[in-house]
Amino acid sequence: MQTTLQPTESELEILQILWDQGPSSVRSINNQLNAYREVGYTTTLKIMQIMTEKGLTSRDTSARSHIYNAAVLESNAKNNLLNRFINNTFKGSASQLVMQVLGHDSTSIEELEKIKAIISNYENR
Amino acid sequence: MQTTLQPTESELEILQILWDQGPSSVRSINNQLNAYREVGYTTTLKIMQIMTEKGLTSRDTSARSHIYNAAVLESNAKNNLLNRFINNTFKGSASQLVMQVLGHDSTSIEELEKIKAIISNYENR
DNA sequence: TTTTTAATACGAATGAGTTCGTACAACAAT
DNA sequence: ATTGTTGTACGAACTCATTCGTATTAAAAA
Repeated sequence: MQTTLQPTESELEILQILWDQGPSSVRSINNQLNAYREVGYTTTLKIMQIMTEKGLTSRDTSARSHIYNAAVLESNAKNNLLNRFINNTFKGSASQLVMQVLGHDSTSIEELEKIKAIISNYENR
Repeated sequence: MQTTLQPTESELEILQILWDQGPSSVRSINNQLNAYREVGYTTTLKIMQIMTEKGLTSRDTSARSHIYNAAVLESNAKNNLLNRFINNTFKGSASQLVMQVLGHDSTSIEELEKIKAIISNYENR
């Protein structure tokens, strides 16, 4: 399980579904993607084949309809993406990122409450 | 000043230098980029020309060596990038992002201290 | 058995971003 | 005045991600 593998945007979309729902067929993934954006079946298939080549997913080919599963941990993949984002956008400073989140117009009151809860819980360890 | 303009990675690198240092020539930007990665002069020039077309930068062409400046606010640009990142990677949940930051291996103790300070300061408003 | 449906495999087109070579213009140095 | 240096403009190549058309195969339905 390579920790440096960086899924692309489309790949991440698919991984998220696999993380949430477990092993799935291409058909199932494609249906869920189409719930909020149009994408052709063979497009989804192709991306999932590439992901398997890269080691982002694994698959069971014993049945005619192949069943795919995530081959990377959600927390690992997201840590990698987060790391890159902090480096690119906030010069590597996580605190600057948090500051931006708190000053963020589109961060809702509910989200801010949750963040406060997370922090106070974090402090009391 | 379009708020939806999303700079690419290379563009953001250049914007960061402009935000930090103010109006600069291509030569100056290119030198600074080359301090940590190799990139040809005409490559930097080209990207800055594209950025000007897009409205990310403006330039003063009165002298032979053109002087470029950022045409978007740092906070605006970063808010947009942050927004997209939260949507792509954390299903739109800022609190999930913060949780990931706190659980992040490579987040240093110093950064965590800063974050705590930011939060307690934020709460006492 | 023949036809229709549904799946995989694969190649190729497209588009965005990046990179750089080359042409050309302005200025400086000799 | 000629040569070298430094700048801009621009086109083209290259990479990576995405998209989809087409061929082929397997299963199901008629």
